Amino acid sequence: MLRLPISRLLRITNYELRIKPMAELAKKYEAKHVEEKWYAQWMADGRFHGDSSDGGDPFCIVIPPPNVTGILHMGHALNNNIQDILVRVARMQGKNTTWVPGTDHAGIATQNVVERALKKEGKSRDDVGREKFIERVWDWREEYGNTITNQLKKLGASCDWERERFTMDEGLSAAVVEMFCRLYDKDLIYRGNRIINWCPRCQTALSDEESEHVDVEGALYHLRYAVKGKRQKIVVATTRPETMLGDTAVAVNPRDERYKDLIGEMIVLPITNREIPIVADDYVDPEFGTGLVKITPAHDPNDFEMGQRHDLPQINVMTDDGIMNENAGPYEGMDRFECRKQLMEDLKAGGLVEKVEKHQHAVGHCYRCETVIEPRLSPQWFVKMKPLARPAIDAVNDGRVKFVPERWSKTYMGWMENIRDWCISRQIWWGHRIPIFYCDDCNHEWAARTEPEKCPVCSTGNFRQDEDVLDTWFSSWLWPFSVFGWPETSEDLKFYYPSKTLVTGNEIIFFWVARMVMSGLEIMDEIPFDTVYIHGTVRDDQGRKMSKSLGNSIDPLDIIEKYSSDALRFSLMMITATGQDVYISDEKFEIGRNFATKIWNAARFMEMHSEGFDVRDLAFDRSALGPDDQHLLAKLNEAVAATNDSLERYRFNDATVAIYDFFWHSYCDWYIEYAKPILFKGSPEQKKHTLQVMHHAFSTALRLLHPFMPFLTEELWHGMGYNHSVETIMLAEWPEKAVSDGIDAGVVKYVDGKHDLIRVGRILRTEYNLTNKQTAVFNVRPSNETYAEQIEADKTSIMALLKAAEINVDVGFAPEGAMPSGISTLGTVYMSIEGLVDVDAEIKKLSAELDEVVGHLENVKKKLSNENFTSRAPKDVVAVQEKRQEELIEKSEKLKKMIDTLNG
RNA sequence: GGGCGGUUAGCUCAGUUGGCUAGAGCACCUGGUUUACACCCAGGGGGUCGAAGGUUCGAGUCCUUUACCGCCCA
Repeated sequence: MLRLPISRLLRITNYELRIKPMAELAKKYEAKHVEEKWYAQWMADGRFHGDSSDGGDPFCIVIPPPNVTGILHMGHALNNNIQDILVRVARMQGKNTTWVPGTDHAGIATQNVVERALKKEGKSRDDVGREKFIERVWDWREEYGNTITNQLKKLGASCDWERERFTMDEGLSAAVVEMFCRLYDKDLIYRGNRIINWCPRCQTALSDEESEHVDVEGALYHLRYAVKGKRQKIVVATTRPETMLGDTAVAVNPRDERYKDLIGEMIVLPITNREIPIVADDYVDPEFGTGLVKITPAHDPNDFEMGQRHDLPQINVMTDDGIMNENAGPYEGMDRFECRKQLMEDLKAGGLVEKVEKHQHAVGHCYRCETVIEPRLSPQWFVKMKPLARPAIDAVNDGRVKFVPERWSKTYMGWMENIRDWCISRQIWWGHRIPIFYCDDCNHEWAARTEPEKCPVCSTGNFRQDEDVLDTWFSSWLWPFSVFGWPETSEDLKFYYPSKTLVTGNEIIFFWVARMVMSGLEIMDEIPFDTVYIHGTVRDDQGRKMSKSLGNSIDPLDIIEKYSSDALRFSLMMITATGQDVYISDEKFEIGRNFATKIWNAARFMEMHSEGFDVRDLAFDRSALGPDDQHLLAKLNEAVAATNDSLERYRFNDATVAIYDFFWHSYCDWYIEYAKPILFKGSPEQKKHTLQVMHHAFSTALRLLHPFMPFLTEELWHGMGYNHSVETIMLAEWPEKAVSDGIDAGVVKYVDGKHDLIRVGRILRTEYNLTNKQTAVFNVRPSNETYAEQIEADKTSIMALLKAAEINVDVGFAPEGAMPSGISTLGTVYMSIEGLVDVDAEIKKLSAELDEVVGHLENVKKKLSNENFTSRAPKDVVAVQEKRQEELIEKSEKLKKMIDTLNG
């Protein structure tokens, strides 16, 4: 029974394996108390920890480390909920499981937070200095850095907290340095003076991925430049006129007939009066603007490349904080947008503006502070990506790494195949400092894994370390192996790497997922995970992304407070279709809360009837299963199969629906109602048998539900006394196999029909406004003898569910006079009532039903008389239609007869 | 400009390889205080599946075109 590693077994036996009597369940489920209690208990018992020394089948997930500055939002809730489900299922399946948690130092974001705090004290980071500033950041982390991990605990995340890591901790920092040095030694890291995305507010370079393009309603400025030595003026179009101060050429397409003669001429720039050439370059699109473009090699990536081709000078016109510099002449000291305004006014005054058009274009914004990015020339460190990308492309192409949903592999491929070098240096202080050293005596530059004592070339101590730090993602991309101690080798690393599934949102496929595949293959020579599950984005109920500025975010902690963590988890899973964005509003979490209450009450019901019942003995006689027992167990089997199948395909919503339907409808609506007469008035033997079936089904379904609602299920596992065999439901056996012994498909089908018959009877009651207290007499005319026997044997049960005083079963039943009636799959149901039958209403109802049946029948007949259909459609499809035709004919004839009888 | 996703009941969404009489939750309407549950029970109304073509015996489900919404990349 216990298929567990020994060390965990020992932890279990630390408990007294005493048999607890069924605890008395409170009238109302107190989620808050229960959830706190169980999380603390699980932690105290070390339930979340996995260790390689226990051996077995490894199952590892690494968390996408949230920013230390972060607070839990719905996206995190969704993301971690999914991971927790996967991990909890694996754990119940007996796998050796670890879910490694941790946080990300989030360089720019965290630095911004601390800078803001300093600002309140009236200080800047320069005032305190680098060393003190970094101390401040660590202090900040000490104080607030656990916020988000504590919040994850409220969610019920079964993270292996003993393994918690931080991307700036010692081990991971060593991994970062090692990685840098290896790539540097392989010439895959280089320093280059190139156009990068510069954030003037954060005052640092950013990678291409960190520059978010936003469509902006801007303008296309048409400027007149004078051709030297001629009266002619040419017109160039630009979206950033202020960069003209740094223009070093004007370009035309060589095939553009209009400007053929101009190539080689010189232009005199307005304001600065610099002279620059007109060059020909294929890059220029003759259709754009006037077909003449200004070239500013220091402020635009395309211009930069053209500049290289034509050997043009590069003039940077701005300072680090986006202020015009000495190259901007009269505009020196002006903010870049201020300059744009003033410059345009000046040009207008000089008659140098042809026109200004409205123009929509994409403008890069800093992903941390939303400031407009300034593309600019700057010396930075880069990783050469093409060599790393090749194996990562293969890994997805040959299926070693699979995306779910599959379409995301296209996104991944598109990026990989057009990959550009990664700018990894950042001009901030909080992060891993670049391990490059420069000798001031001999100018030697080298990478070092540990703090050097002297220059390896000239042996002097006169050297300094590069001032920059690395992009935060340079530590994140090592996460799947660095968390296990790499570059040290460890048993855990060998055992748990590669991890199983990476669960994340689509927005970090480039930032993180793609880069992890590259680093994993480069360093470990193996993929870091075999499946990437991409979930949707959480939005508000109007489809807007949740954000603080919109004020539309729903705080998961509020939801937990209001509805419980289980409710949050279950609801979220039930409304989230695989890979689809999810729209939420407060009310949606009622689903989970109501479901939890429903289960709680079902448990209370069982408890009330279980006095003297021993839950250790659930070995009921499978040869003695009644129709309803068989039906319930068949439904349970279906739920088990559906849950397993859905989980395998990451269709969490399907899994929750299967479990929900089983509990609510099969178990509560039908079986409990069926069981009531037995439990209230049955013999001790009948009672025992029924309770055995109930507890068997309930405890199985509870286990299926556990990954989705961990707290409630644990509470009931104990409350119902199921912990006699396995102390915690977390380690109870995961239901995988359906047991069909003693279940007859024909009997199950009969019970489906019985439910239909009861439904028909209830409709009759409703139509004649019978109150619950009024009993009625029903006459059933079964469609065949088998049904007649089955119904006859099952009469008391049907009577109870129909609140019938009497049920007469008779294949030859014919009503004397008018009687309300309806047709079920088992046969026709008649209700005898005292007083007048509303004959007209009855005829109307039956006629409407007849119309419908005849309509369907015509459709079916049409199909079957179509030779193309009967000859081309698969046999079984035709057979279904033929059977349907029979049934519809039978039904329509019955209806006609019933109407005739009423017409008298 | 390229790519992807969405468009199905009043609302929010399911609908896997084309074969249903198109489903669920919420909302709505009608009944209901039997000892599990009103966070409940029983019943009911309500969509022809964005639009137009096409393939097919058969399309919400495949193809083409198109409209609108959203996202990603240029």
